[in-house]
Amino acid sequence: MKRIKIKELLGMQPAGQQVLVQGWVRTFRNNQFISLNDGSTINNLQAVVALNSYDEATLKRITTGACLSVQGELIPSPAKGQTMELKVTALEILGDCDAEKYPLQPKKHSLEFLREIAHLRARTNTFGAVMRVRHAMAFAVHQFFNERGFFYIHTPIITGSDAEGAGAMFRVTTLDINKPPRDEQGHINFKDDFFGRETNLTVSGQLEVETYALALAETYTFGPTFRAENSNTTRHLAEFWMIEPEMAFYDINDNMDLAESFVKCLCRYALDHCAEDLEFLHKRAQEEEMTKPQDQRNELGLIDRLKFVAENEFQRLTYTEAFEILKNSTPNKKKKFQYLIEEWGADLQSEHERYLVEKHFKKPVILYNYPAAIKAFYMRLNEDGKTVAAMDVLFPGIGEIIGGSQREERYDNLVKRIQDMNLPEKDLWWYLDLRKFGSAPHSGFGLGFERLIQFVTGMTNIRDVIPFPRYPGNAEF
RNA sequence: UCCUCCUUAGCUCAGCCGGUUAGAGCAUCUGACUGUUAAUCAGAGGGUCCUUGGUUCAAGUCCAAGAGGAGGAGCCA
Repeated sequence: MKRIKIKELLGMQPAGQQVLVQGWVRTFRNNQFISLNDGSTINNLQAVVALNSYDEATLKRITTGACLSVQGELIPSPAKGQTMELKVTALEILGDCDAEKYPLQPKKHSLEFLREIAHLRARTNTFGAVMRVRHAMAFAVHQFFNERGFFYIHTPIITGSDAEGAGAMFRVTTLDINKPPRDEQGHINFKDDFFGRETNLTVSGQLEVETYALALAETYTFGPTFRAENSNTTRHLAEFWMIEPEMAFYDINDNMDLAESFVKCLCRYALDHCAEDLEFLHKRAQEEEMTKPQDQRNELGLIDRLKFVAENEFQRLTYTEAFEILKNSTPNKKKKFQYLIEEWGADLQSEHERYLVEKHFKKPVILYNYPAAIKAFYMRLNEDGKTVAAMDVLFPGIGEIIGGSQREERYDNLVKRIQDMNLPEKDLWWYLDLRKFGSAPHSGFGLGFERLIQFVTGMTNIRDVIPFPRYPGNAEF
């Protein structure tokens, strides 16, 4: 008999049909009622074993976490709590689960504890829901770009370029770290290394995907990214996934339009395709909120926040306009900001971004035209000579979710920026070639996939939206 | 990396001014019950009080260092 998924089964009319389901026991009540979950949905199936139809020894093996294969009749449930149930006619225990040793109990666990057993936390309602949503979002990303004629470019994970300036990198080497080959000066000789040069894990696929944007026009990359920064926050990982579209013939405004419709589509997709999981996560977040003081609670629940983003225009303003608002804001005048706003040109701190998003506008904000001095070398210099066509999308709760810009397509300008910022010009020869041969105005942005998942699921710690989080001091599993 | 807080049973936590044998709920085990919904009821077992050192007649409790965790900041996505 062919196995049927519980998600599919729960959509059927129970009429005594024979079905086979396989999954893991969540609870076993009264020696009769098995609550079974197979991962296809947050909902469990109640499988009922008739009294005295199995010997004591078998019933004792039906414990929380055990894996079962059950066959039986799908019938309407005579009791409240579920519309249908499975009247078991055949039961096989595929995998025992010693209740005395199994760390997951039929009760609420802290996320910190579950992080220590990341190999088992997938079996909880919360992580099941989060990872199903994560899958749906990954799928929606590809669908969004595919529908708009974008090409998915697989940029390299091992890179010989260390010029992105996006952060500290992880070295990739096959040299013996205890006795690496050295030259006359005593420096490590990377000519003897696997690639014949220094290599690292990528911190961004942007520079590489730009080369394809200047050939296929609309492109994107979506893959793992690595930062060796010693960041210990709820918003940073050493290994994370990033979505980076890059488009020829897009200026900064086209770029902002794309970014806004992109995140709106993703929120809409989650609402349309993950309703049950979102409902669970919404309730979960609400319970968590109740433990916080009133003034720190969200005004909107999870689902309303997603609807709000999907349905409302983002607020767009320049750095200079934001600077004026912040300078004249109450917290700045009353010196409540830890970093006071005084001089034009200073980078905005997260307290400032939060004020704009959560207090002043109360909606997602896109800031653009930042001072050149605080932004990356590849961002396009504006006519004023002091700002660049950069843009950041700021979200409530998680801060910067998207960072992007129109790229500098003018060869001379780009070389000057590289020199001013003391970057290794010769390593960027291929990047400069793009401006030498058939350059084109183009733009792009990067979206941290886990930060998106945080927003969509309402999970507050980024370590709980990726199966096996990597962060300083932690690479178990 | 910096600041603040935390570390006691499998989990979540209490433990007062330093003073007998270390406390609860849940989980587990045993028994009862049997249409239950994180079942219920009765009972039982379960402790390197994070580690090391110090103060003291006496340390889970005070002090120092270290390890681990959380939140915030910086860096950023």
